[in-house]
Amino acid sequence: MNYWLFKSEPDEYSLDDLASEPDQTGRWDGIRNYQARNFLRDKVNAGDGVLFYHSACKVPAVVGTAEVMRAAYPDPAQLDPESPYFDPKASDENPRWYCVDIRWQSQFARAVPLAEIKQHPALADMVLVKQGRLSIQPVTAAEWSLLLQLGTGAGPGL
DNA sequence: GCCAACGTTGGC
DNA sequence: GCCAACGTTGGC
Repeated sequence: MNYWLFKSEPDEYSLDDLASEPDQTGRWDGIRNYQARNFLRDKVNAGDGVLFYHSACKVPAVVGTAEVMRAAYPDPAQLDPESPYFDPKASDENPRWYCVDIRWQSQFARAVPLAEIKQHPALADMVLVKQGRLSIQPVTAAEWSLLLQLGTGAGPGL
């Protein structure tokens, strides 16, 4: 059982968008970065926990959680010429990109902003803090439970 | 909208 | 395989 942080721009796909999918389950596709792809393809398993993070918005923050329902399979968008995620170098036999299915699990009572995560001594080593641009990243069990705690409504100082 | 950090591309 | 040029991410 592993923990992850998935980034999404809420204008593109928010936690609410996931919640309104049929069965509250959506495909996490469009990942076109090799480091993120490798995590997805090799490490993300069904049952893993996901911190849902909103990026490129007014208050970047962890806003809730999701659960991985299906481990990696080839991202269909790479073969669709109409898709913005189309990749001419990918094929059925040799897919380059992968996606997973995740299901909405919870919305935090209080979103935990990046600014607060950066300030928190116990969260200073998060990949989110150290490597700003990675859209799929591992989270430790300790970071996971602390984030959940902060998200239940306890303030930063508590 | 700016810009720093980082990733990717392509010439050589 | 190096590296310059360019593109993208994402915080501020």
